Amino acid sequence: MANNQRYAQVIVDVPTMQVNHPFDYIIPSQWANFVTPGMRVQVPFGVREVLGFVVEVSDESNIDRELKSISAVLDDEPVLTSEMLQLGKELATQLFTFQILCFQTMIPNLLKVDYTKVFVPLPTISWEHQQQFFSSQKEVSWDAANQNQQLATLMQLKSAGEVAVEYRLKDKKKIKKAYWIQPLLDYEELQEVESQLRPQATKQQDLVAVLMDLDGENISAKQLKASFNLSMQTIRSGERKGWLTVFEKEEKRDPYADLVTETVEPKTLFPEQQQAFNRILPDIHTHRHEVFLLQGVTGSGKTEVYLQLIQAARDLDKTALLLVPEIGLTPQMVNQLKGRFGNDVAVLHSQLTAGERFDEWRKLKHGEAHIAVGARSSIFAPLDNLGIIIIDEEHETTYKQNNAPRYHAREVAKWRGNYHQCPVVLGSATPSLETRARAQNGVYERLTLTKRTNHHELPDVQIVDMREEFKHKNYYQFSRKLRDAITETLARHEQVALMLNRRGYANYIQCMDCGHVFQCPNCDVSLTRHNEDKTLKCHYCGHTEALPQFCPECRGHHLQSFGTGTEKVEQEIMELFPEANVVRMDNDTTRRKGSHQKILNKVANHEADILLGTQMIAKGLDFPNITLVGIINADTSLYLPNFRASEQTFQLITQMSGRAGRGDLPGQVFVQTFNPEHYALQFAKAHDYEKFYAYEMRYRKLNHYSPYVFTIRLTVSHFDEKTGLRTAFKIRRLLQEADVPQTRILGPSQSAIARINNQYYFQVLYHYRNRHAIQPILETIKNKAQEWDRDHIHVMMDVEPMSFM
DNA sequence: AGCACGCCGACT
DNA sequence: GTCGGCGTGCTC
Repeated sequence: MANNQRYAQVIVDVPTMQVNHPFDYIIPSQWANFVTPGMRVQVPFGVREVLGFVVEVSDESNIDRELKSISAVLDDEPVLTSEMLQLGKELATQLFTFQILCFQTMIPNLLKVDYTKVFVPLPTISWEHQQQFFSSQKEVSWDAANQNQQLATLMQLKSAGEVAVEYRLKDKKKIKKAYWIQPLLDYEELQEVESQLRPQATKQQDLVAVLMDLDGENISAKQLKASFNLSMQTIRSGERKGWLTVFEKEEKRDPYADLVTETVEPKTLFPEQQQAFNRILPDIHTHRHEVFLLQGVTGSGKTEVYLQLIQAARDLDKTALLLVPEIGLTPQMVNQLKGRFGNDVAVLHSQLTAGERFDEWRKLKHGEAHIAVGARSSIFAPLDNLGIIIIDEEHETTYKQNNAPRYHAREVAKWRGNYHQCPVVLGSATPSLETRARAQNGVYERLTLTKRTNHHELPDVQIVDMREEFKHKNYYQFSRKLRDAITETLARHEQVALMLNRRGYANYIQCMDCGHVFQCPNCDVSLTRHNEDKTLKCHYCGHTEALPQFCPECRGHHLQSFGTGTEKVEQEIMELFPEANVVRMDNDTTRRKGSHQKILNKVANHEADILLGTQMIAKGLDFPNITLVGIINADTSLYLPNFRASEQTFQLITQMSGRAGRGDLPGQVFVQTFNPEHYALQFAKAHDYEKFYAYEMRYRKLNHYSPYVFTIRLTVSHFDEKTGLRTAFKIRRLLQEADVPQTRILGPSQSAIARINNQYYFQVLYHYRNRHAIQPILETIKNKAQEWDRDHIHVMMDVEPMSFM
């Protein structure tokens, strides 16, 4: 073999255990010096063609067989850096998933490919068949053949050797192009042209006038059309007459082009902020990786610290990465960043279109922007030379992805911080117990902000015992105290935010004659009543049916609704406070793009007096005129089947309380509950995170939960209940036989919702202390799972799960 | 994941 | 005798 032959090691786009390793390919000589690690390539794999990521190139191959060649190179530059290649490999191991899934997660969706199959004629094809299938086209797509009932015939022709199947993959990547105009004539020439135009040719006169104005500068056709009311036709005719040329120019979509921000100068830091800043700053200068917990009460000015740290990194020409829970909900954060750093900021979040996301990503990749801000997946932002990574609201569960690869952005942040040797800042008013405990042990350094920058007290939190309301025959969702408070607040022309953790109108409906409860046919849950569109909906699989008029079992007409959702509370508000304007914000009212902003604008402009919503309203809202916050039912999050239920309830109440009294007006908070004595509520009332932390840690220690032990959740699902359970027991036995010291096996147990979409779910929890000790047995199980998969038995492995549903 | 290869039941 | 069912194993 020629000794100048180059080889590529490629991870192929086939998410399965057996091929979760690099495959060797010959790099055709014309690309030998061009193909580099991180590029996407098309490679033959078996009989088909698939996408692959080059992870390495070399001068030799250890494969003892004839190698195939790369069929196409899809990129002119790597889409993944060597950092990402390394990270992807490690993540796959740690999370028990496939490298290809990790790589796919790191790049924008537009860089994924579509697969198609086509039939093409071979020279041997008969004249009749050529006419029948290929007279008007060079090829027939598989899908079209399938729809036209031609598939069987074409497959026969394939075996007869008359046609072949070709595998194609199509890049979804689309670079947006725009038309631009370049004037060709100078001022005198234009004057000449103008004098010879017919008086009726008004559009052309306009065009010439604009060209004179431009003084030789280029202008985009879009601007020309918009500002001077000229059509493309006029422009084209100008081109024909030789006044100008039209050319295409690559354009990056800018989703925030219309955003008007005032330039905001850095604020003077308060002593506590300055102290925290001073502690972190040297690490940026000296390339030191350290993790900081910035624990600051709501309103203590964490954001200003972030902004100045980012500035410090930029001053050293380093880049910065800021993660926020869900950016669509925190326009304030984007405004502040754009206000301070302008176009140096790229924003990445789920509400952007695929094209917009791709372009924001490219700005970072090409160094046109150096600051990335975004939700979870932005932790993979293509930034080099990172100077600082900040995770705001680090306790948020949205940082954990709940489908494969089930990574936690906080852990990825630490990995990248170590890679770049830069500080990582975890900010929160209510840190996760894991983070707070690590700060206790000295693994992280804890910095505290105890004072609010507006010097106001934290709002007064009252806990209302709803059992008393029941005793006094008050069957409304509003306690008398909360009702009075709302009345008074509205009278003062201030605003109210109410949170209820369940959408829809009623939780379930039951026939009062025979007791029948309307349930989802696919899942083991009751259907939720939605009055708005007069339906019953399953919130798990999406099943929808019309609101029934009578009971299907006994034909009875006495159907009663139980439980409360946002729709019902909205109705009660209209009944109790008829003069108030209500806006509702939940999954049902925010589904359309931009509807978030619309609702929030209504609140900001005081077109709404009461904002009612699910927990999505707890995050990041900053409306100075909201002085009253009500949590309608704090219990819904308290008794979830999750050992973090108390922690999450405490965080939610604290966060929601923080929405009250952001401005100069004092705030008050009402928490309605049937468990007024619960410690999570009591500590939230007292605004005492530290006491809650100490108390909760004792509970976790006693019950052997995180952060004292680590957890892996193994979930088995199958359409047959018995098979699912049997497999779950097999997993238990495998874990038992491995007999790793300092581990504990819980289950199998039925998942909180036993059946979703006709699949039965069982889970085994594996608690452990030593990560390396458990790796082999879990690898074994992963391989077994591959075999079980053939029988449609699915096994999910979730490292440090946040949800147990 | 796909796809081919290969070994057993009901049909021209 | 063959067509086609889907169990098994492989893909550089």
